Amino acid sequence: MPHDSYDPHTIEPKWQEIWDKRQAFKTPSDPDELAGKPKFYVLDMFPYPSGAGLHVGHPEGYTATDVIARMKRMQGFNVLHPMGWDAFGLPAERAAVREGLHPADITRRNVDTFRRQIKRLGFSYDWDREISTASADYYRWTQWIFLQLYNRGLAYMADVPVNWCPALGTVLANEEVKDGRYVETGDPVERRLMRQWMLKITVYAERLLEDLEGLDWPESVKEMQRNWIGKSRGADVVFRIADSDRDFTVFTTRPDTLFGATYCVFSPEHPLVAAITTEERRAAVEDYVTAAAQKSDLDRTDLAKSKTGVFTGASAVNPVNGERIPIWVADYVLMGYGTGAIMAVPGHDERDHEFARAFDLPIIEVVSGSDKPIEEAAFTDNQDGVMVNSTGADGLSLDGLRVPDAIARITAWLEERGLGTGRIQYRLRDWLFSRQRYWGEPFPIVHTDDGEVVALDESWLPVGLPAIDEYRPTEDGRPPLARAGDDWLKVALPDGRIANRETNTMPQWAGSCWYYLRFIDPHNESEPWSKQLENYWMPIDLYVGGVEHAVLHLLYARFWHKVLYDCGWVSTKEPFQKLFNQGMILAYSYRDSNGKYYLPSDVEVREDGTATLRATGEALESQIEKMSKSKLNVVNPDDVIAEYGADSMRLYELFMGPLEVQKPWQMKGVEGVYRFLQRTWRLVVDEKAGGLNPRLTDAPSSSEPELERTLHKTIKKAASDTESLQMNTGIAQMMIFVNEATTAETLPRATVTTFLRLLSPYAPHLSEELWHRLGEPDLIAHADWPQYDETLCIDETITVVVQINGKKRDELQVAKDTDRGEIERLALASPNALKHMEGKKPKKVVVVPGRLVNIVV
RNA sequence: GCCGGAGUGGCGGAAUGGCAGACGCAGCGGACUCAAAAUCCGCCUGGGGCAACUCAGUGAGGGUUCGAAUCCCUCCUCCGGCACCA
Repeated sequence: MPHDSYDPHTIEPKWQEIWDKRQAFKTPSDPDELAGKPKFYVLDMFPYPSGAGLHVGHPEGYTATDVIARMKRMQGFNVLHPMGWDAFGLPAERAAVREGLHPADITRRNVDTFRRQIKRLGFSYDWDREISTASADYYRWTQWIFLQLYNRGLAYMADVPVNWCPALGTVLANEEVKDGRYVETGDPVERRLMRQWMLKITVYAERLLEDLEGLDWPESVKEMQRNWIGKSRGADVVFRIADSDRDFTVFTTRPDTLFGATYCVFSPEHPLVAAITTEERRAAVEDYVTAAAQKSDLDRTDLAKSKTGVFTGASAVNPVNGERIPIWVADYVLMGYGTGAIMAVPGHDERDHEFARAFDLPIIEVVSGSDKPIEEAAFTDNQDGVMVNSTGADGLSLDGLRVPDAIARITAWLEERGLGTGRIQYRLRDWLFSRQRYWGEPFPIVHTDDGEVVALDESWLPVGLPAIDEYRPTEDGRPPLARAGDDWLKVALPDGRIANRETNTMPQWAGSCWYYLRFIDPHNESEPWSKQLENYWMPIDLYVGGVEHAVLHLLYARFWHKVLYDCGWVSTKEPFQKLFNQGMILAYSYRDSNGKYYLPSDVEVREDGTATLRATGEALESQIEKMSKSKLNVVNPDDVIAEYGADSMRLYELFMGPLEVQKPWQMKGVEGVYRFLQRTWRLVVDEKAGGLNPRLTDAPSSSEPELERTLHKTIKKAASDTESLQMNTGIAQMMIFVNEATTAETLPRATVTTFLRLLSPYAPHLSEELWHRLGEPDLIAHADWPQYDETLCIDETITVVVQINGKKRDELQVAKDTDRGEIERLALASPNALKHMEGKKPKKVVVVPGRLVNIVV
C-alpha cells in the first residue's frame, strides 16, 4: 500500500486555507496600487441561490472563468474576479410562506449552501467583494439608479394591459410569458388593465441595436437581440373615415402596395372602434370586442389557425385613389404594435390574404411576378416585383417601378401632401417594471393624497423592506407591502404633506442590471462606485453564463448601462465586451415502461449499453436529459468532490467537450482525469518510498530534449487554448506531456516546475502541493506564466506524406528545413509511390512544405 | 412557417482545405501479483489478406479542387430561438 499517494482530501482543504490566510486572490482596491498593470475583468453570471443547491452544471462556467483568472494573474494582469448573489426573487418568498420563515432567512440559508459548495472548488474569487442584491447597502443603490431613470423621464406610471398571473398574484413582463403561461412555472396568465411602473427602454432601441456591432458576442445572441428589438422601416399613412371628419393612422412596411389595400383592420382595443361603428353593426362589434378582451393570450394564440373578425359598418378613404374600403375589427391586429390599425393588402400579405379569403373581401394584384394567381396565394416578394394597377389621381403612378423604388416614390408623395411620413418602428416595447411581490426592492417613491407622484431624495435611501405578517396580496388585491403598518406606509414630506409609499416592488432583473459595477467598489458608502475605479476596470473583458439570458438580462443591463453612460457615471457604452455562453450539462436518466424514474445508483448499466434495475432485473430505458429533481438524475458536485476531489471535478468540467455545447455528464470520465492527476503526482512523488521521485534531476531541461520539445509545444497550446476557451484540447495536450514524462528516463526539475505552472489554473491544489514539495517557496498561484521557445515547438525531423492522386501511399522523414525541390525529389523516388505510379509520368506535383506531396498521374 | 447551430468509432470528442479518429472512457491482449485491485506496455472504424498491404468510410445525394469531415448546391434528422409585429 503506497503511503504517499495522491490524496485530494488532505491537500485541497490545506491549500484553500493557505490561500485564504494569505489573501492570495485579493484584488487591490486602491487605484495607486492598481496603476501600472493591465487589467482583466472576468465575470460569471451570478447565481440565484435556489434551495436545491448547486448541481454540476453551475461550476462549468465558474471553472472556465477561474482558469482564465488564474492564468491572467500569472501573466501579470490585475484581475477582478468576484462572486455574489442574485438574492431577491419569488422562490424565496414562496418558501417563506411554506416554512413560516422570513424570505431573508431562507435566502441566507441558501446563500450559505451555495457559498460552501462554491468554495470547495477552490475558485480564486476575491471574497471580500461578495455582494447580495437583497442587502440594504446594495439595493440602496438599485433605488438610487431608479431615481436617475425617473429624473431623466425614463420611468413612468401608466394603465397598461398586463400579464396577470393569478397563481402568483403578480404581473409579469412580456418576456416572462410564453404561450399564455409563466415561463418558469407554467401557471396560466391573463390580461388585465393595471396601473404599473414602466421604463422607457424603447428610447434606447436604436442604440441597443447599433452598439451590438462592436461586441465580441456569439452571433446567435446578437441575432436574438436584434430580433427582439425588431426594427422595421416603413411609413405611417393617414386614412380619412368616410362620411366623417375623423381619421386614423396605420403603419405599413409596404406603402408601395397602397393601391392594393382593399380594407382596413382595427385591433379590438383601438380607441376609435366604438366611435366609428354604425348602429346596425354595434351589437356584433361589441360582442366581438368583449370576447377578445376576455381571451387570454393563450386563447388568442390557439385561435391563430383561423382568422376571426367583424365589420364595423364604416369605411375608410384610400388616400392614393379616393376609394372607399371597409373597416373591420379583428384580433390578428395587435394594439401594442404600430398604431393598432392596419391597411390590409390581401394580394401581398399572407395574413391579409387569409382574412380576405375567409370573409370574401376583394384581392387586387399591384405587384407582378408571382407564379400563382393572386387569388390563390399572396405574393410577398419585396425586391424584384414590378408595380402594376397602381395609377391614381394627382399624377401619381407607380406602375413599372420595382418595389424598393416604388416605396421611395410613394413615401415622398405622401409626405408632400401631409398624408403620411416615412417611419421606423421597433417591436421592442417599454419595460414593465413593477411586481406585486414582497421580496424585491421597494420603489423610492411616494404618492400624495391628491395623486401626485413624488420621488424621494437620495438622502432618504435606502427605503427598507418593512416586516409584514403575510407575503400575500391584501384581500382587496393590493400588493403585499400594503400590509405594512402606517409607520412604514405613511411618509411625512418636507412640505408637511403626508404621503403613501409605493407598494409595488422592482422585478428580479433590477439587481442584476448593475451588479458588475458594484463589484468594482463594493464597500463604497457615499457613491454607488468610484468613477476612477470604474474607469480602470470597465468594460468586462469576459462574461460567462447560460444562453437563457440571451435577451432579458443582457438587454436590460445594457439599457441601464447606457442610461448611466448618459448620466456620466460609466465610461463605456457597453458593459460586456466579450460574452461566452457555456452549454448545458445533461445527465443519463433511467425509466421503466410505466415512465417511473430510478436513481442511477439503483441501475445496472451493462457493456452493451442496456440498463436494468439492480433489485429486480427489470429492463429500463435510458436517455440523456436535462438534470432535474423529478428525473432523479441531478449530479451534486459535493458527491463528485467527495470521491475524486475538486481538482478532478474542475478538470472534468472542462475536459468533457467544447465549453459552448450541451454534453452529458459521465462519471467514468471523471475517473479518467483523476488518473491523469495521479500520474502527475507520481512525476514528483515517490509513492512507495516517500520523498521525491528519484528520476528528478537538477540538470537543465535540455538534458531531456524530446521532453523539452513536448513541454514547449504544451506551453504554446495550453496558453492559446485556454485563452480561446478551448480548454478540452488544452487539457489533452497536458495529458500528452504527462504521458511522455511518465516514461522519460530522467525528469529535469525545471521541466516539471514549468509544466506545473501550466497545470495550476486547472488543478490549483495539486499544483500548489507539488510546487511546494519541489522546494518552491512562494505560491504557484503567484508564479510567472511560462514562455515558450518557438524553435523548440518544431520537430527536427518531420513526416511528409506522399500521395498519389490524393491517396496516401507513403511517408518520408525529412529534416525540418528540407527545401521544396528536395522533398519533391524524395517523394518521386519513394518506393511505394513508384509502385502506385505504375510507370506513368507525373502530370503535376503539389508540394506543401512540412506536410505532404501530392503526385497527380 | 421563419432565423440560427449541429450531425465524425461502442461512448465524450480531435482535426475548419493537406496523414480522419488527437486526448479520454469503455473493451481486448500482455507484464507485475499466490490472487485481485492499482500500475505499466500493446491493440482498438468496417471489409479482405498469414503478412506486406489493400478497398470502403465523417447524416444522404451531387458539385468545386491536385486534394473536402472542412467550401458550394439539394435533401434528411436533431437541438435552440422567434412566431399574426403589418
